[in-house]
Amino acid sequence: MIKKSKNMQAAGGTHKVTASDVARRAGVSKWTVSRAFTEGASISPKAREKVLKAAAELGYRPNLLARGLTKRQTRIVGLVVDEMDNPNLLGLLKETSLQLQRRGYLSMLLNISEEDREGAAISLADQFQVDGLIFLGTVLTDELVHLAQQIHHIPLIVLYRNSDIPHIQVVSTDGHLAGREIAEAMVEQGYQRIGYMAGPLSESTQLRRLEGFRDGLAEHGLAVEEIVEAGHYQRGAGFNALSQYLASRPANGRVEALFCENDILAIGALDALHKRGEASSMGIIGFDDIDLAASPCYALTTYRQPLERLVGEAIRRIGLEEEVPRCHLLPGELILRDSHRRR
Amino acid sequence: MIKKSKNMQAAGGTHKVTASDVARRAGVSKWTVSRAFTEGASISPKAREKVLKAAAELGYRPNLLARGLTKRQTRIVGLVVDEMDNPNLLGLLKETSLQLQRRGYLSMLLNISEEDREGAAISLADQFQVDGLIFLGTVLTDELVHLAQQIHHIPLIVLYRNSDIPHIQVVSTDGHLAGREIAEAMVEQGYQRIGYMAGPLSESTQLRRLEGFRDGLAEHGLAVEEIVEAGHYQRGAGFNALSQYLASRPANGRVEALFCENDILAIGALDALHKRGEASSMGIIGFDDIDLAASPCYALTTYRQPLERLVGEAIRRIGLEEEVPRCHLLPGELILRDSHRRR
DNA sequence: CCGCAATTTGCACCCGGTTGCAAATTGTTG
DNA sequence: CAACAATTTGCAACCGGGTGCAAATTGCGG
Repeated sequence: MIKKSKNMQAAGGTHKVTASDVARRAGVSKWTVSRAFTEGASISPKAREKVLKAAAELGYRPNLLARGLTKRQTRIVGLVVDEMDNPNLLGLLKETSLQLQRRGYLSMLLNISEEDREGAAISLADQFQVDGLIFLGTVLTDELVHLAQQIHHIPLIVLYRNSDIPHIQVVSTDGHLAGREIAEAMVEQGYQRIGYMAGPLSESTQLRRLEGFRDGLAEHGLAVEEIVEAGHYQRGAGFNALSQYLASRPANGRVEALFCENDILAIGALDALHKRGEASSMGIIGFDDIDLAASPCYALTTYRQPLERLVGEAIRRIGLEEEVPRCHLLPGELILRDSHRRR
Repeated sequence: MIKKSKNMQAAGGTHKVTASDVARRAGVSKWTVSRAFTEGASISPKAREKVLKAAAELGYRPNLLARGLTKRQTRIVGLVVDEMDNPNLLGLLKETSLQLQRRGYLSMLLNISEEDREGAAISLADQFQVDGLIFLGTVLTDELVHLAQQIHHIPLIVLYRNSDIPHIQVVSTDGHLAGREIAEAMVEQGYQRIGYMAGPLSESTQLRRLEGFRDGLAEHGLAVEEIVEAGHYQRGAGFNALSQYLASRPANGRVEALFCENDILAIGALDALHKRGEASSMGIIGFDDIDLAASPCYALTTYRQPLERLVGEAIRRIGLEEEVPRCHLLPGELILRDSHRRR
């Protein structure tokens, strides 16, 4: 198709086919070239065709930096990420980058972790005139919020989490509903003594789920009896936390079922039970439905968030002109496997 | 520190503090402002200080698009990724983006998967004048290579894989050595009948490992007796492939040990054994040492690649002027757990 | 065939920085 | 203090493409 690649080579090592080059070859002015590449610009079909042909022959591709400079929009979206230990994040990244590309956006990965306390990455992204920032399940620290406050001209969207910061939009799963459904599943198994395993900190996202969980249990006269704190969203953390819990209680002094804030913790918890040879002594439910949850080794009952729709909704808000509700909640789906069952 | 944020607001909704604004406030010309931000430019310390002060007060941050346009370098690196199902990729992404940021680079995520057959994403990245492309364990399809051929002016680096394409640099683990070490570990356990589980296609990266594995076995008069094909690098694929294998052979007609091309496959294989209640009937070794490999549920013996150093070496090649060897191989480390042992 | 409106096109200038060059300032030395 | 070298600084031009406006072209009814 692009058989004229010889031309491109001959033009000189550094490719620098500019709009003017195309214009010269097409016998028009460079402004006409610009119009040929602009959707809905006023240009005669004939001229456009000439330009497009010349462009193809020369292998012309517009310089996106220059375009971004004048148009004031780059079609780059910053994806802000922190804890890159959660395998669930990979699926999220994949879906987001894919949907972005599908709509002609490029994704810039911004890693907000330990060392980048001042949010240098986000600042850089802003200097690059990104068209929007999506926080992928990022924990919104105070510094982060403060930093974000200074960015007024582009949409800021938090995905997979809740937040009450005024000008930050939220697209997330309905945590309260999810918590209730999970409570229901446990009640159905006849558990009486029920616990909860928490991650790093009590954040509003998790609080809402926990609240829903409590409300669900309360409808049956039950309550959350124990909160096991894991500290981090890491398998090892879940493992340690539950191991310690098990070691410190007699078998009859423990909760019968445990709702873990996410699948990683849940799997850590199952590992802990497994190691003590008490794999079936406690009902476990996780959250996220990561790939591994389906492993027969775990058969983890969990709650799947509507990934695709969430991401779609988040992206929809990037180019948007009109006003939309600040917060968008979607229901998820309880995935029943074996780990929550009495065995 | 930035207490003059009121100014920024007052300056008008859309922040657009330009170099000229700073120049006016500092009482110099905009060119002096530019020099103040350029390392090693000829400017008097006094002037620089004035500019820096004015810049801080105004909250000035240079527009990176404009800078990129003239300097012909953006400090953006494209990270090309395909199969985003391999959890190992997350660690790779994390390490790479982190190290890039540490050196003042930004990462652009380029998802080369199903739909993006023509490599539109890579083309876009090129139009954005990225300073380099790093292929993170990407399978180099013909189209991809063809596309890459047209990009002559920036370094192209393949990480975690091998490749013989002339102007593509390679930074990878020494696969032959790894294969031999793994063979050694199996021989040590006294296995006689040994198999190999392959992923999607026989690529040079894997071939080199397999070759090393064969050579290692051959030193002890052994050979690879069976190749189980999984098709994809997915847990389910490994699970299915081994389930089918087990179902089609009598217990005494099977290999005693299996070297899997990666941990995901290995875990799928262990799942298959687990499901049939024959968890300890076959020695398994994986590759990559993903987090889950350490789970007591799997205790997978595996081979860890020197992630940090590999990434460091890859990045070093981005800004480099002088010529370096096209190919850089590093040794990894065999992680001995239980899954390869006779039990 | 003319007049007028609707397209189409060319042009100057802008986006926000950087670079080469020459003018202006500073410092040094005979 | 003049003469000359070393810095510093201002300026014009440019990176590559987009926008507003006016000129040029086209189409159409009278």
